[in-house]
Amino acid sequence: MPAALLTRPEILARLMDLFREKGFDGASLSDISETTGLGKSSLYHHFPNGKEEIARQVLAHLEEQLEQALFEPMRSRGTPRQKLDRMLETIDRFYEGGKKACLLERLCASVDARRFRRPLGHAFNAWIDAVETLGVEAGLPRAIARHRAEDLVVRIEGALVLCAGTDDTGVFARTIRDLRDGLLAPAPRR
Amino acid sequence: MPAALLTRPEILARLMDLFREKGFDGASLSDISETTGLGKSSLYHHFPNGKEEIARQVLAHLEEQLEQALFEPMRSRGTPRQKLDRMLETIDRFYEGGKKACLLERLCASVDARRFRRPLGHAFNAWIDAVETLGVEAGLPRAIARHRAEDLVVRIEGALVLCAGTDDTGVFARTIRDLRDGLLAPAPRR
DNA sequence: GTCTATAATAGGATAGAC
DNA sequence: GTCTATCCTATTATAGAC
Repeated sequence: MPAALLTRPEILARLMDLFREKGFDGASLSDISETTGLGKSSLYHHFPNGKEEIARQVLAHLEEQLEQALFEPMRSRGTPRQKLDRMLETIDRFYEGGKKACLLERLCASVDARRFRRPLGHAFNAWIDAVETLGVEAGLPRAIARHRAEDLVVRIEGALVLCAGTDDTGVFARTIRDLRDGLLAPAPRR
Repeated sequence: MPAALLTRPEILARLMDLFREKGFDGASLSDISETTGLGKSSLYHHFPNGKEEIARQVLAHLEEQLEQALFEPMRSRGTPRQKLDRMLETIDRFYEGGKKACLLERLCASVDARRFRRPLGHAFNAWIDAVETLGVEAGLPRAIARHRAEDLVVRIEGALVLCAGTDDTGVFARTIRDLRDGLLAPAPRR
């Protein structure tokens, strides 16, 4: 039974969930067909280059979401402290406290990761840039803000790996807490 | 041409390389056959349950290696500082400065990760335990040592993900440096 | 313990009707 | 735009000879 027709954003959202759950290599066209309610031929109508193009579009969709849900709020009103808290809450919700994987990481871990390297690098950098801006706004020297921003992304990704490997979401919660406490701390005197 | 016969440790080492490069889902039996020089039937002779058992044995082999190369030196002579430096050098070499992936992470990212969860959790915990012990030895309260040990593993794994995604090994180098400077720092007064 | 051969299935992708 | 039917290849796995 063909599911009620889905809008494009709904389709992309389901595909993102699928890739986050099964990874790129692990998600088959049959899975994709089932998740979206589209037959394989329909899939090739929407995504002429097959699975790789599907992943690319899902990745592009994620970047839009990041922009809306993560980066845009960083440019709105509020103290850096408030913005950081909001960002971490958004991240916590997005990963469901460490229970759901990161699409970027799942694509990094695919056999054809090299094919996605450009968009992956772009997405990671956009994220780091946004956090760096926040740090600068809070008065940190740019170099330190950059370094801490990179470290934030490193730790989120690492915590997700450990959550998956140990089945303990405590790691993620502790990591978020540490980041909340550490990111905007005054720069050490030199 | 059947390659010169390989010893069991050599076979496992090659398989580990293969899984680190292609992941569990991405490494096919053909890849495995080629890497080891063993025909498919021979593979099933050595690993009666196929691919899953291969991965399990590679994982067990890694745990042995960790014990020898990482944990055992932690119990030998030397100041905590020296031991930490040695551990980080070993890690840096093992991951080739961020260019090679982590087997644990690749298995976490496989479709059947749940099947490996027990050994994966065990391996991660052994690693964290070893670092925790080092911190305690350096005079840190156990809770803080544990927390920092967990954080070390989180950051190594996260840095490897970012290295793969951004093609920038600088992240890994910076992370190692931060860990070297931070792990044994005196506990903050409360 | 290794090989050749082959089974059985699932994979990605396409043709062409509607 | 979606469907059914199909293609070709790669996949995991096994049988049986040596």
